[in-house]
Amino acid sequence: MRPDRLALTPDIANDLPANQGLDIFVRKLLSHSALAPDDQQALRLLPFTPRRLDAGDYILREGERSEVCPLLLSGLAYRHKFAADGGRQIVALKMPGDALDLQSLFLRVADHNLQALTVADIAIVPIKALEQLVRARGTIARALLVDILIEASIGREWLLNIGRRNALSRLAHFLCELVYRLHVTTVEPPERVDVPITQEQLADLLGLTPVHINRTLRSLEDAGGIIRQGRKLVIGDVNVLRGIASYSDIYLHRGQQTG
Amino acid sequence: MRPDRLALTPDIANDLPANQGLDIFVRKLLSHSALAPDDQQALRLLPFTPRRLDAGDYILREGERSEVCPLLLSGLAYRHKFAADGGRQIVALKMPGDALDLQSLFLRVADHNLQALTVADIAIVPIKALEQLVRARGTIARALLVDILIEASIGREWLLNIGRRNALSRLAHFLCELVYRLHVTTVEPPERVDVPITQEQLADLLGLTPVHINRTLRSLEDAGGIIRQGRKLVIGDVNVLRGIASYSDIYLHRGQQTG
DNA sequence: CGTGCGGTTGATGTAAATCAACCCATGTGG
DNA sequence: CCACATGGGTTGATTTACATCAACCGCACG
Repeated sequence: MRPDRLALTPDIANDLPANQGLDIFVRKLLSHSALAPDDQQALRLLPFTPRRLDAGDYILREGERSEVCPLLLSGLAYRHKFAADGGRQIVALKMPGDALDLQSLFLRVADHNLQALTVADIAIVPIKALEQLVRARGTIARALLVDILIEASIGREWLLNIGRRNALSRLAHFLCELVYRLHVTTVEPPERVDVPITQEQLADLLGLTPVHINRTLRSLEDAGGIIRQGRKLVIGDVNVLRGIASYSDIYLHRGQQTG
Repeated sequence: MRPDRLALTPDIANDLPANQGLDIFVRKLLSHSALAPDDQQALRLLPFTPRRLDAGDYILREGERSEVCPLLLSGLAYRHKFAADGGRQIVALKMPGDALDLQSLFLRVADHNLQALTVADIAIVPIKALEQLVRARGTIARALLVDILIEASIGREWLLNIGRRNALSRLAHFLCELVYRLHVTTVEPPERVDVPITQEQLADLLGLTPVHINRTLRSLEDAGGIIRQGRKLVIGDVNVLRGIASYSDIYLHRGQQTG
């Protein structure tokens, strides 16, 4: 029995990545925005409630209204929508350090579902505290806006990916994005990133069917882009993937600063 | 020979919709945000340079950096990206009243191309003036942010549309969205909206081929959803389209106000 | 009066979906 | 500790939606 709705009741005694607290969130923002040390510190000092989610736990449901602002500290989460025939499309994948729901601050109801993909740790930040910080510090407001804009840019790239690339390069493109985005907050070697995503989820992510994902994964493995052992899926050679997808990461807007 | 880059040089003597000036922009914002009369007035008094664009004129190119903020007063414009194999995907369609490029204020380079789809009138607002207004009036800042968030929401719906719906309902869904979005700023009867988009553009919009669009249009016509006379394409019966697409417009976030 | 763009049509090809088993690892309860 | 249920994953046969190729048409326009 787990909460259908996030509340601010604290989970006492979580020896989670809550140790490093919101540091990963700050690192994520730094990947695209410059923040003065005191801005960083202010962010790190935000009050929050840590919470551990199981894979599949809902964080927010379409049509609902959210009262809190969850940040993803570890694990993966995703946004998805359903078509009338039951078909599902994953419309965004969130990684450690990502803010999960900045939009509910400004829109009345959610237009999509938000769900944990793996076991995940989130930090639930009270809206008040965040609003206060944003009002007080323009640089932080700007960094959060840039975050929103970059998520939109990623969405556009996904449209191109799903609308115009075949299964093989589509999959390769997604895996490249995964590596590049994870690289921001993770110190892992660029290779040996493992992909804790089922084939069905990959299908819903890329607008394909699980069976076709299965066969396409085999092709990618034959090409040397990935390695599979049992159910584990690991990035083999990013360069191979980059080649297949003609991948370029400009749409991730790393190290911005309009200035 | 037309400008490859927008500048602030005024086009004198344009008896454009520049008469009503930025009113349509205000109306668009009012469709999702409440604005006090003085906020509205402040927006209407923004300085701007009107400019008429021909169909196909570029407003911004991928990789470029924009110095101005264009608003669409009449006509249609769209964002698009190219895949490595030359395939093109239209990732957003902008309608009268829409701000065309709020993101360049905060991101260094454009991640997509922005082009006029039809003859179009735009108002080029100096960034300074807009920034000043945003700083002075929180409600306006909020309204613009909501605008950005809604565009992102539309993008997610497009992902669902392209990823999970077949050609017929995909096309119907798009046409529904067109009608609903135009209804905001246009007083036209909900029916008899005409769609000044070529079949090739529809194909790039929906991730299909022109020939398949052609055949799918015929099906839609047979179903009574649209009417075609020569090259004209007109909405016939929105309810038919709604049925085919199982259309719901919640993702457009009309009449928000978190409150 | 040609020229070209957008649209239309038919024949054919193919990437991906669908259907239907079956496999295997893991976990669970008797 | 075995029996069984379950959730991925794998595989092959078949179908289908959409792409591709290649004409041709007709209006608009310079």
